[in-house]
Amino acid sequence: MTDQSTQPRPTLEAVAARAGVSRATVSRVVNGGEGVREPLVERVRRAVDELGYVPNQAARSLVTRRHDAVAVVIAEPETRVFADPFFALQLRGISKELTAHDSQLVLLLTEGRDDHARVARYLAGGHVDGALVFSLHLDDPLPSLIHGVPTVYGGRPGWSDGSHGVVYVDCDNRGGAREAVRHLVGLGRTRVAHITGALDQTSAVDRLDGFRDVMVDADPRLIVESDFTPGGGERAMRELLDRRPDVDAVFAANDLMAVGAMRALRERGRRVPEDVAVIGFDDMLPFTEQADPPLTTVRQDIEEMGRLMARLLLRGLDRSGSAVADVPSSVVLPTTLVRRVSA
Amino acid sequence: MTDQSTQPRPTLEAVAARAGVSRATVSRVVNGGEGVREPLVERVRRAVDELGYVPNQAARSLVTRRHDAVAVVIAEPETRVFADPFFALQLRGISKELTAHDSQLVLLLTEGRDDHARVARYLAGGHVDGALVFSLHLDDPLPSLIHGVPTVYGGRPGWSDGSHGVVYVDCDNRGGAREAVRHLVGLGRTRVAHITGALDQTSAVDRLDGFRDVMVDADPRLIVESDFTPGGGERAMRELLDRRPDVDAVFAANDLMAVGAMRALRERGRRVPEDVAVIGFDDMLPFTEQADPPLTTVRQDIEEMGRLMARLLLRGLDRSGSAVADVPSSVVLPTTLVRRVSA
DNA sequence: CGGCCAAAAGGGAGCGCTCTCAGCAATGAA
DNA sequence: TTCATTGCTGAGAGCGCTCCCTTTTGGCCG
Repeated sequence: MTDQSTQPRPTLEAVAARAGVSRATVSRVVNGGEGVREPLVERVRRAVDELGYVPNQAARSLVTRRHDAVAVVIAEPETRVFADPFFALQLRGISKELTAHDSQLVLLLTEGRDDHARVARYLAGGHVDGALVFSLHLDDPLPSLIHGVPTVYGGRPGWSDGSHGVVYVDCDNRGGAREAVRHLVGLGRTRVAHITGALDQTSAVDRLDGFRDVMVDADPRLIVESDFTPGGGERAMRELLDRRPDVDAVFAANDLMAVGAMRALRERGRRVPEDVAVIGFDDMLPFTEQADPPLTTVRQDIEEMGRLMARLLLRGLDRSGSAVADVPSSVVLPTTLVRRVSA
Repeated sequence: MTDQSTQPRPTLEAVAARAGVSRATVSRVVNGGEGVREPLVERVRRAVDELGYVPNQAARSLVTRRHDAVAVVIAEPETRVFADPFFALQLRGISKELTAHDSQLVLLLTEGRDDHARVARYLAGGHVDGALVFSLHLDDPLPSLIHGVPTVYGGRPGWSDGSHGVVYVDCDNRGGAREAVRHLVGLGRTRVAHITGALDQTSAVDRLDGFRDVMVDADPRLIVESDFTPGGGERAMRELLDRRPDVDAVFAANDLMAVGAMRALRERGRRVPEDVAVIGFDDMLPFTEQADPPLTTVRQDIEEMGRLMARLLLRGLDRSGSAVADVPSSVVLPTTLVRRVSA
């Protein structure tokens, strides 16, 4: 275990002694140096460097009641998180933003229901300044367990009835879906199908709604419920081909399913996009670009969503801001259609 | 921002008052209840529940100098982390193990060199009990910056000269590679090529060594250096086909490259496995299973590696254990060949 | 050159907890 | 009955820091 050496780390006191000033002055310098005269600032800085002083966060938190830490809760039953770079990208955005604000990222992964209580207890314990919560399913009990902690959700929670003080960041799932389907229609396709995501998530529901907005009286057989996985997309496509062999376009609720659908199409001897146009959602690079054929899809800026979530949370946390300005509200990011080969 | 309500949380003091005992007794009960008589334990427990008491971790850390938190450092230049479920799986294993030990996971993602100093400072700051560090490249400056924090590395660090007190968890890259290549040879293939990973990582070097162990005097043109990405694998395969059109088998240093290679092969009209057998490494589900054709590969249990890293670190941290037994040492996990269709 | 005032520096309390040690009751031995 | 012993429980001292409040300093005006 590389290095256990624990020579006692220097305290504020030690720095103060070395610089020949009081603890309070060192504290002021360490926290920005406001209202301390230049020569002293200089002396203190030198002492800090020489001693390699690093503030003890525990002691600081004890009195300030801030932690400079934010919890990221990923409540996802099993697999998806790991087949899907989605969260990794969000994490990256979050991490960048938190780093810029000197906050730490405490990652809470849950496995099954029991874990929810654990997470709730942790959040309630006031160990973090706020929470970013992901991937709630409609019936997820977690939100009701979260109290007393400022929270921003990733994706519109199912129970968010309009506003009600819930803050979330989402992309324009419905609008993006509409654009995708309109694109297919614009291509001259008339038998446009939809492979839905798991309908216990609002993103899947919203994308389905977007599909219906355009295909107002679509044959119900052209809509197949699936689950956001490649395998699910493949199965759904087969079923679609059985139900309506004349299908000439498919909008899949995410890229993974679109890729699965293309596999099923190839298997059945249909060409993409000549026989059946396929369009996905997310623009999950590099999979979309390297799919065969490269996938036309609806892009959402996932990393930006993560960054925004963190920014919103931190803004809400920032007590110094003017009272009115810093009540954050939800944000819905735009999507863009990325045309490649598949549609 | 869902819920800002901050009624002051109850302290030990409050619980003590309610239970009619001293602070010390409550503390004892909260920390396991050793040496406290049953009726008192009961009374304290009730008071804790009634008040919804949760210990203040900051106050506790201040005196115990433990944090019940471990940093996970992922130092990866840009893309790979996000195209590759590798880290997600490791994180999951780590998370499980830490949760079981009531430790928190503080995630530190670095972006470029400047970040290293930040991470080093954070670790040196003694905010966590230990660190799990990933994905070091041979020339990575991070290890030299880490001092005073027990650390376990994910994957053998390049500079770990035998032992030297460095603890890491890795899989048997060399042995796995040997097995893969032997399998190809056993299939009767004689022009076996290798697409390497990024050779600034020990995993890539070890896999190359394993290849050479078996193909002792391979034509150097049958070895192409690449970078672990699908695009890299594709380019490498094309080059291989140009250099040695008679190549009849390829061992790619990971699955992503194997998939890229298969794409290049298809593009050039070679059938897999009939004309060219392909084998990967990692067994990155579901990509390997759903590749076309399903990919034969060398499996390593990534989640288990994560779990093991955490376990090793925690064991080293555990002061209560007997002095001798708990000096952890590195672990190399076995790999297994998974036969599917591509070889 | 003294006095006044604002700004800068210091003193000290206390955040909530753990842990050592003292106190004290109950028990058994002398 | 008395005294040592054991085993709980309580009192109190800090852990390292921030922040309020007091004291000191230094600039400037009269």
